Amino acid sequence: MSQAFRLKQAIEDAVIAGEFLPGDRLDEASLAERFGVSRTPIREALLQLGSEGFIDVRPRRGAIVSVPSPTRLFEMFETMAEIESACGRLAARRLTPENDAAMTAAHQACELAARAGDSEQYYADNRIFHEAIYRASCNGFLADQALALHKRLSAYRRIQLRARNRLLQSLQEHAGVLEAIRAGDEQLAATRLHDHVLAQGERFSDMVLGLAERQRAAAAGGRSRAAK
Amino acid sequence: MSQAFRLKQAIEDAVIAGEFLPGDRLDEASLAERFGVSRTPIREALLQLGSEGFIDVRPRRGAIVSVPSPTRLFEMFETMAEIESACGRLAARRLTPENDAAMTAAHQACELAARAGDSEQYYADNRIFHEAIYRASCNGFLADQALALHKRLSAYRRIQLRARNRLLQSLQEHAGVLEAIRAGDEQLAATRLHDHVLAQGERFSDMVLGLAERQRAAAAGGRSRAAK
DNA sequence: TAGATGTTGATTGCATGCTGTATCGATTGT
DNA sequence: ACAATCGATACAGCATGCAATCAACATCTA
Repeated sequence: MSQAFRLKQAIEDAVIAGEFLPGDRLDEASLAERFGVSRTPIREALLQLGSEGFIDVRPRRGAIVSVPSPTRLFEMFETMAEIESACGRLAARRLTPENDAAMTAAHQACELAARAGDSEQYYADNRIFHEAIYRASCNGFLADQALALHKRLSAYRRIQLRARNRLLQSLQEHAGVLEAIRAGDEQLAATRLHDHVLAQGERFSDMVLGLAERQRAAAAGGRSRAAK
Repeated sequence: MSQAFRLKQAIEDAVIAGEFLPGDRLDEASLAERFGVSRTPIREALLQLGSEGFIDVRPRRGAIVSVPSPTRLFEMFETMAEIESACGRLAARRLTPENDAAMTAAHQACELAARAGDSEQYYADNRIFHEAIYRASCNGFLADQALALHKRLSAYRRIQLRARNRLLQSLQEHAGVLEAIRAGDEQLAATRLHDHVLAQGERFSDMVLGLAERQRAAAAGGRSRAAK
């Protein structure tokens, strides 16, 4: 496989894993040194990630992990809610035993993580659960689109799942969604998924302003670190 | 603005304009010569278009304008239907006088083109009408996603609008959508847009097999042209 | 004659070097 | 003392060159 493709995955994974935070600078030279390749494949990887919205490539000014405005972030969550709700509706209509099994297994994994209060584990299993719903729509393209957006929002979802009671509430919402899909109730599945996702977005509206505040503080205090 | 960005737009426009058809090879050297630049910015443009799904970049085998399988194509239309329907629902909920005016103007332009039987003009005005609906959702991110997918499907929409009575039927469906949005009827707007888009997809199911047939024939007969 | 294998040609993938621009700091003038 | 302008440095953008790989064609064998 080509270097650029591997690097794209590696950088994307690093962003999803929280190694690079929104606002962090991604300069070509340091990444090239870190991965032991020249600047060219790094550039190609960065440009692709830019097209997918993970990072902002500002002409002549380098790439940074994208920092959507609060408004934009809410729009992204609202869009996620619409897409997930479409997945849920189709899943309810077309559920197969295999997809049912996959969703159930993922839900049980979430339950274990939630009871243990392990938010990192829940974060991972939550993604598997949602991906199972996407696949259950029996529309591979829609599932790909949903997963891409899910990844883009993962940095923000992670922060938000830190609150412990949110874990249990999220789990309960998952159960409701699963129940509706199993019952073949398209409308209910769509509504519950919509609310489940949008709840995150709304819970976020509060948090975002605080985060933006911290970002600005970090930017002011972190100049020396970046300059070093 | 950077060369790569301009080239990306230029190549994308050429694909949308039908200058490059699905399956056509896009080799770096000829594009570099055509645009008078080196291969590097061409490569960067192609990789970005690949990330956006316009073209397939097969490792070590060059890029071609993507040729989705009939199944994939139907999935794309179904996804488009879901996303447009979400736009319509939000537009009905949030309609402003400015957005109303934009949609109405676009609809009237469509009407002129349809009555004249000018399918190329209708193709252009149709896109403006749909884009007006996306913007009317008052969700910039959702609108961007919708427009990106609309562009990806434009090659197929164009073929299908060639049938003359389809123009008038499409126009009538537009009128119904607009009416529902104006009335603030979210459910009706969503349903009508969903059906409007999916009708294209279904009308396509027939056509796709024939197209695939022609593609194969062209590939067999066109080898010499490609080799020349 | 048909199939398989080796070789050649063409094209992609990556590295490196140079140029132009943006940012940061210093110096000068008000 | 503060602001503005000029210069230096560092980094992105692009071109070019080389190496690796894939595809096509020809040749050889069964």
